[in-house]
Amino acid sequence: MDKSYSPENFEQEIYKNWNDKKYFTNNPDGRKPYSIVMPPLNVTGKAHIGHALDNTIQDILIRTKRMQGYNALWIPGTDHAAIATEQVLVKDLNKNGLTKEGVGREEFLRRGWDWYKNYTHVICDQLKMLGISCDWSRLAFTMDENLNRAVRHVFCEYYKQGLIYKGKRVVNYCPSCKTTISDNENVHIDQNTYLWYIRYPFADGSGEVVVATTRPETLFGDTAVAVNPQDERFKGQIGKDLILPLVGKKIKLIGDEYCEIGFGTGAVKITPAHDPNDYEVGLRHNLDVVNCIDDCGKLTEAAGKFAGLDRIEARSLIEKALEEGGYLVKKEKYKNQVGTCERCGSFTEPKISTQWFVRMEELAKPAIDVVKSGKLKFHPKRYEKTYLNWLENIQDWCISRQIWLGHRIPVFTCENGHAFASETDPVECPECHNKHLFQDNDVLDTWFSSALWPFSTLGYPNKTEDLKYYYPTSTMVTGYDIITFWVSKMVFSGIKFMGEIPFKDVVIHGLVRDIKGIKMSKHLGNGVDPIDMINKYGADALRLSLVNGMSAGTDIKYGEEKAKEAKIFINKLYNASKFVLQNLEGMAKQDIAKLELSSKDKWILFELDKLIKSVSKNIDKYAFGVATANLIEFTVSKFCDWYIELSKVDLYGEDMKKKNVAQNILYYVLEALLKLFHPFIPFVTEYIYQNLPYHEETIMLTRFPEKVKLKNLSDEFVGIIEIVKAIRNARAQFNVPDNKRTSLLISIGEGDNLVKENLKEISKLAFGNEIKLVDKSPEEKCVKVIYGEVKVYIPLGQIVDSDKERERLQKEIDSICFEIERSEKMLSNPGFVNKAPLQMVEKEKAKLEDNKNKLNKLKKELESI
RNA sequence: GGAAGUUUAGCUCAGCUGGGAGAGCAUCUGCCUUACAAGCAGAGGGUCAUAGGUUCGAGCCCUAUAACUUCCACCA
Repeated sequence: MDKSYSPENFEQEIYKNWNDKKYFTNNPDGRKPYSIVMPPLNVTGKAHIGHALDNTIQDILIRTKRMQGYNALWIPGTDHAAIATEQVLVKDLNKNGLTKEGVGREEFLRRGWDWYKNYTHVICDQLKMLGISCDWSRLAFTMDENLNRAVRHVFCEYYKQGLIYKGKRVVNYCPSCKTTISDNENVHIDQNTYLWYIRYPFADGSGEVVVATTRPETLFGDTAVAVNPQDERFKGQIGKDLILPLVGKKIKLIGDEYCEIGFGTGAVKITPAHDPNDYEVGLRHNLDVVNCIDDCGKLTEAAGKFAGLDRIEARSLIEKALEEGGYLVKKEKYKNQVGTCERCGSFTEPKISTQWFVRMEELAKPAIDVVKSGKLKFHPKRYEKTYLNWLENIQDWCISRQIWLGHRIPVFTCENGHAFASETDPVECPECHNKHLFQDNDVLDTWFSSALWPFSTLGYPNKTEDLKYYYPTSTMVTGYDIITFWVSKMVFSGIKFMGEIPFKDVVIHGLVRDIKGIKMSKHLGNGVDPIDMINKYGADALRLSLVNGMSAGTDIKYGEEKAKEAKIFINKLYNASKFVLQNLEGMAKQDIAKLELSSKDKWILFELDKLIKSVSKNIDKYAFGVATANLIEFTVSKFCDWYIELSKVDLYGEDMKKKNVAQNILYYVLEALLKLFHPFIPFVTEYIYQNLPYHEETIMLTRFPEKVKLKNLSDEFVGIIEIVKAIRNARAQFNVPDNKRTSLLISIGEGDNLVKENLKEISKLAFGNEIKLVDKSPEEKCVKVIYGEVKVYIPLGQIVDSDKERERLQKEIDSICFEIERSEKMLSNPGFVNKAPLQMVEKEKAKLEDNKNKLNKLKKELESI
């Protein structure tokens, strides 16, 4: 082993070996399956720290299950991220003086493919650095041939069953990306703006109606003004004509419940083309739909002389014109929320357009039921609410996007106007056999293909062995931010097309934020690059730092410090391992059941057994942060601080038999510890494991520890630890430096074999240079340490100051008196004695007895000074 | 507007079905002890956000309040 822990020296090599030996690959067999499909990675750009977290969690699960004997399959995959990629491609074209329309659809798609081919490996290579053990031979892509088939099949099924329809809707439209975006991609942000009060005069000159709006530019699309029919103020005026300012045409004052009495001026301008509510109102009143904003966000001819201006920029001009025309009543500051495009940040426009929709009501129902009945579980459970709340208020899903990259909608229309969906490219119309067919121009929302991910990656629509064996998958790991986007869609799709939920457990983790709790973003430059962390501290350190102390579903504040800390811990584990390996010379490896164990051996095995159980339990509960905290605690505070130090007594002693026991126990504990740690920090554990004198081909495929198969384990050794601590404490209080060793004189109670057996151990850890059993208090000046029946005298000569010693004992007496008082108060409370569980009362009584004993001894000591 | 979460040591957070407040970092003291100074030993530091309630007993359960965070939502 290298002298110091240098992950850069072995991580890559180990990964290559794992991959070459195909340890990650699995196929159906007789074992129990455990499967995960990786949330598809965007091919655009590089891995960010969120990917690192998401994949570390999945890897921990897969590695654990693999070691527990499951047939563990983890399918990796990438997503075509259509809108983002299309943007990149278009920019690229523009740079070269080309346009998307110029090169044509076919050429554009070819370029898309090239792009995917060139860049897929970038993010995959980065994830490989993280050590994740997914089956790369199964790497899937949402636009693979088979996935395309799945998408078309599903689309056609929906179509046949009438679940897909084409309809007019007001949708969110991004004038910059030039496509429809879903509600989820439409991010509302706070905005400081104004409320413009505009006067709409009656055509007959009998007055006016004032409306307030935040979007004066939509005035050109107004086709009515609405008031509430119950509103007294407008009694008798409904039905009258108003003059639309700046335009001069007549629009009607209508009555509609949508308009709330008491809100604003009581009247609302109705712009059916640019507001979803207004559109609904328009339908009810049979209003015209006038588009005044075009696909580029510019005002149309409906805006007269303002045509061609950007909608936002036109505002001030419109305001001016209104003022000049005497239409502007006032303008006041106003705070509201406005939709922006998640990808490019520009203001989105509600826009009436023809789109494809999936009817959600029928699909959502079973997806709600499986969660309500507990068949599908979220961890932590509270995210079920997010999921249910969304599905219960579901709107039809707009699945068409006005871009080119992606799955083109497989609906064809012939010259005679017959529309039909087809799984394969058709040659003629099935109805009239017309051969001039035209395919719909739009492509599907990327989530349409992602929704099928858990089964499309396993071979659907073919009925494959993989599907039969691995579906439903076991666990889905993802962030809370895409529960509604994605998880819900996989669930209803799985139920609909596989007749079965796509996974049993959904593990939700939080977002990784910067150390101040602010969302990491390119814009702010506060992101932590996982690859940077790997290069500086190693992949294991990055993994451990992400998971350690993590609590389920909560955001993580992350800074470089954490990776540093994790590396320091791993260094500790590395050094401890080095110590064990350096001291194995002459070991006769034996079954630990055949060894004559000392109390310290039984103790460390007792602790190890506890550890094994808690780690397994916590991994099962997806409480990874607790599992690593337990592992680290055991390693540092039990194994290193105590057992390794204790083992030196036997390793460097004369008794060869004892030495052999120590070697065997060190070896046994280390091996188990490496295996328990492996899912979390795979590289360093493999590296150390390969340096063990007895090892298999890889730690990856060894059995995960289940328990220490020994009876008679006991933690009575804790008594010795307490004595050592008490001695150290007393020394520190007298300012005895650690490099000053002393003799230790111990008097013990009758039949106390534990102390008798561990004299050397006590001496070694409590800075003794000799240790003797005595039966009475020695003559010389001593510091006295009392623990139960055991009294330890530390002859410190001059250093011992009687006053100080008295003070020290008095302090101890005081704290014990306080305890006694507390116990007595509790026990004299009839409520406690009668109502608390018997166990509790007994425990308190025993404590009281014990403390009274201690008090007596301490008092005697105090008197004897 | 609706919903969820958070509030515990100077900082970052644990705290399982209610039964004497924990870790890491930071601080202070002492130690280069033959795995590790990226270390070891010891110490200090908390009205568990506030106010009520339930209980023999509350960091944990209930109610209200405050601050912060996030998600959802079409309010002119």
